[in-house]
Amino acid sequence: MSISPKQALYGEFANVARAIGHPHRLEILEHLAQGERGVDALSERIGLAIANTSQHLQRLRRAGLAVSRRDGKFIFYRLADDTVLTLLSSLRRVAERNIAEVDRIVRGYFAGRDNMEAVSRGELFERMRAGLVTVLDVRPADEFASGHLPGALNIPLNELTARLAEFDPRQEIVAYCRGAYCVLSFEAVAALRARGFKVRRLEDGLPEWKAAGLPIEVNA
Amino acid sequence: MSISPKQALYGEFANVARAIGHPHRLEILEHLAQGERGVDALSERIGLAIANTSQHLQRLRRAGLAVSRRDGKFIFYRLADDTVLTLLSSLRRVAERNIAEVDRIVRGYFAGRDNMEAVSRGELFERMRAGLVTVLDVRPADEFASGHLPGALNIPLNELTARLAEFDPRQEIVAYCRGAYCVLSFEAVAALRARGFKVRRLEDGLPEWKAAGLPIEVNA
DNA sequence: TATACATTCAATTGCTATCTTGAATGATAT
DNA sequence: ATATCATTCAAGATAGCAATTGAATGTATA
Repeated sequence: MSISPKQALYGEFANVARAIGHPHRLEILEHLAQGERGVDALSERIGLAIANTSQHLQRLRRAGLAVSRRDGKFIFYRLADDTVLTLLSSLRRVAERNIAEVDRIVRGYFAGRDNMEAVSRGELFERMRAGLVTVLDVRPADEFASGHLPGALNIPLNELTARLAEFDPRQEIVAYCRGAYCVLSFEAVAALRARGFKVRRLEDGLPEWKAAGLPIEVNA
Repeated sequence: MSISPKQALYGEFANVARAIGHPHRLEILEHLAQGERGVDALSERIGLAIANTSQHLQRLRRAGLAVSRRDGKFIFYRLADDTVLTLLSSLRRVAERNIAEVDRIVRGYFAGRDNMEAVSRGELFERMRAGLVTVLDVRPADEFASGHLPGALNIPLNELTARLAEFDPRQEIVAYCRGAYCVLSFEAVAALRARGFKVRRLEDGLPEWKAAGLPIEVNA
């Protein structure tokens, strides 16, 4: 006697849920949301052993969250489609609204979040068109090269204090990086604020911008 | 040395994901999406031991997906808020689009799905207002009583063949139950089709109808 | 106060996931 | 062909999860 269709379906759904139910895999997904990535690049950036990274990636693939492509010796992974991004943002929203611990972490580590009011995508887009803001991308150069907001200035976080001269001090800066909880943009805002710049954070990151159908610039 | 805020946050997110990463908990959530339910009622309807059900419910509560309320001897659980429903539907959509197995199950068990083209909420609402359809709720009577589509006729699946006389044979029937994969409505459609009725399924169930802001009737 | 009842807790058992290590595959380059 | 490199596979140790059982909690009723 076989299991019911409902049980079989819920088994599959649960499988997908467990695939996103691991901190490392969530971090991998955040990187994949930026664009295609190789196993080696992911493992290095996240700080996992290569075999371990490979296993996580395969699990994501089996769960239908990622797909892979071979190019010579390298294997590149990317998100299966945009529904994955939607799923991740739903997950984030549920956790933000219903888990006190999340709020505590955000308030504790990203001190004074009230002062860090984020800019929405729509508002930023308008202000960009009007030439009112400097858009700052604080991700590493290679991630910037594979896609970024039009006209954005790329200064990776570790070079920030050495390159302050590149900013027009009269213009507001909007910083962004990989996503809503990418630490880089929080730290960039704090560092620039401390030096007197008027700066805010984009509410989320490049993947959401892209998913919203807003324009992207590659390799400029 | 403490863990990074990003790791802490992803740990919390992963926790929420694992909470929906179990078939029984998904089924519990489907029931909770209908409205508030007691532990005993849930355990009986799903077919789990009471202690086991209680533990699953507590896990859902710790993950911020459900909240509980005491009323005398009884403890009632319900979904924490509407974002939980959104999360579940994102999960479903990802699985539907990216996992071949899901498609196989749906096609295999709910044979001839092509003939079972579903009606959207919007279309059904229009046809209801115009008086063109009989809306059939095939859930058990108690679930019907705690909320259902306006003017719906409640015939639980096991009584269906005995109560065919209640249908106007000239009017189209639209059947619904708990959600997109609630087996009851699939079987109702099949049974009624076999008897010559013109009948379709609502694309999803009561929770989605409610979440879309469409009107609900209680205890009519 | 004593009893009944709904739910939760605690402890046990078996299972599944994770990470590590070292070997195996599959492709390119010498 | 052989060597080299990126990735995957396989096996083993550890830890966390899930279901079961029986006891404990807390509330209502007699």
